[in-house]
Amino acid sequence: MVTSVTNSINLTYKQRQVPLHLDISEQLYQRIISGDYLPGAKLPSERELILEFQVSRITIRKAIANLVQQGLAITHQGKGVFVSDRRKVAYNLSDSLIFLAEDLTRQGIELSLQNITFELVTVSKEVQKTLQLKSNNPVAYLQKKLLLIDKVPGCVDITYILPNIGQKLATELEQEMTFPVLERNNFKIDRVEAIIECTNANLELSEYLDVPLGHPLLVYRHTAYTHQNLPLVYGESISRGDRFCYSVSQRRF
Amino acid sequence: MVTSVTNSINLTYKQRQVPLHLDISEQLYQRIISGDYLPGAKLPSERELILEFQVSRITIRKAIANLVQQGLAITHQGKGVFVSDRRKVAYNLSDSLIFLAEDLTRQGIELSLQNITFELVTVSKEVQKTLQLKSNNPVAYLQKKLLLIDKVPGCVDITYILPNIGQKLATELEQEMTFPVLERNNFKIDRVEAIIECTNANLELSEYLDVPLGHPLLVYRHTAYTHQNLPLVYGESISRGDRFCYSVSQRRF
DNA sequence: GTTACCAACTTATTATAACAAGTTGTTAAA
DNA sequence: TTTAACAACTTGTTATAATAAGTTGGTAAC
Repeated sequence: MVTSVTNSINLTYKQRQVPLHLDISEQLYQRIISGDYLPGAKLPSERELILEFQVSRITIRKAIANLVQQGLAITHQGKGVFVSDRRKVAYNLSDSLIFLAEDLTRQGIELSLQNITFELVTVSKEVQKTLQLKSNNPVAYLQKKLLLIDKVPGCVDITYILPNIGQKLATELEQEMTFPVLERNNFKIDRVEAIIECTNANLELSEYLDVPLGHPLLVYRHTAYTHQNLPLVYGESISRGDRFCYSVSQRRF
Repeated sequence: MVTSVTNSINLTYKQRQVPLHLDISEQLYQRIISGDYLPGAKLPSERELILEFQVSRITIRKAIANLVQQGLAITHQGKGVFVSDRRKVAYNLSDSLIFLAEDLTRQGIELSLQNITFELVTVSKEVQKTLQLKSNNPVAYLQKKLLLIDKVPGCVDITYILPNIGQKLATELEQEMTFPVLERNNFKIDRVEAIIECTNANLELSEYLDVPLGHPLLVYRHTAYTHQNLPLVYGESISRGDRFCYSVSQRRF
């Protein structure tokens, strides 16, 4: 099933059946996977790879692009191409999200928060339905915040909060995570329904998270309900897919 | 924060501050998001875009690559570039995975299974520890199967099964999903611990799933335990990130 | 010693050009 | 009528070339 990829630089595309750039990126892939090039190490420069493989610059650049797309390398203009670190931090969904920050601190991870926006907005039909807002006046507080993990942007959080709650807790919400603030102010959450999915960074997200356009992202889209089954908040946590993952536990299977 | 991207084709890179390809891909992005180009619709050909934007082919191709990386378009050699369908199918983790197939059928989705390999193998240190296998004889059944959703490859499942179970249930396991087979044969599962993460397709996965190299994938890496807290199976379900998502529910928050 | 500048590296952008290869409809031969 | 070949489209591969822009270390001026 897997196309055989071997060193066949001195054949034509026709004879090879595999593009040169793929042939080369697979060779570099093996060097990375085998540990020949370790995480953080610098790959040979374009100029050096051109000499090694005897191909044009455009081919080498396509080969490098293949590695970047597989999440194995990152490029830095003026510096070089580096093997990426493939370790990830886990968000634990088995416990309450109230203790997410403490959970990460316990793992030796420094979490800080940067408020981007906090304002009353007219929401989309989608959000209005989810938060069960009056359709003649569909407003809610929209908060966008940036989560810095060890001082590096790692997650953009977009949260819609019921108007009365948002107004009352504005000061606290702008400085802390949503769930601990709600808990402390006696807005008890009974249930969280969520979707976990993949996306790719558009221009806005790529700038907030300081990643290239199209970088893989992990989205946690959730709605939190009270014991009376009323929605309190709806939001999306959009994390760098190369740095984070979710841990879930299913009991009484 | 967001770099302003406007029509500025007739300026130099220096004056523009934004690459031409990004300027163009953002204009096409807006046409897609606004619904001007609907899912499934064909984008103008490279030739037409070259005429419209008055730039070289390499720039148009980079602009299209930007859209593809954002998951908004797919290319077909000989046919054209098409707006992708962004709807997703949800795997429900709130219920038992025993009923996953039935759950999907209820949503009108046809699920079929194609066995790739089923064999006794010596496992890695990682798997040996997870399945608590004897370190002097770390063997288990390794099954790779392809899940077809509406006849299209959507998920590669890699499962390691305890030797005694794998041998006894070989025939059934090769034709059905793992969890229903275990349940029916009285290997009761009490608990599943899992990690959900993002990856990008390497060459092997891209060929199984018929997606381009680096395509975003969603990984569900799980270990299933009995009531006696003994591991039964360990596996990874690797799905197309553009087609699938996970639904989770957290109670007694 | 400190600063400013510059040379030499790095990757990024963009153009032109030629050929390969997949798709589709038309046209000509059987 | 069916089939085969081809023309005209599509995207994919690869080379060469020039300029832009980020990084780093050395060198000369202060």
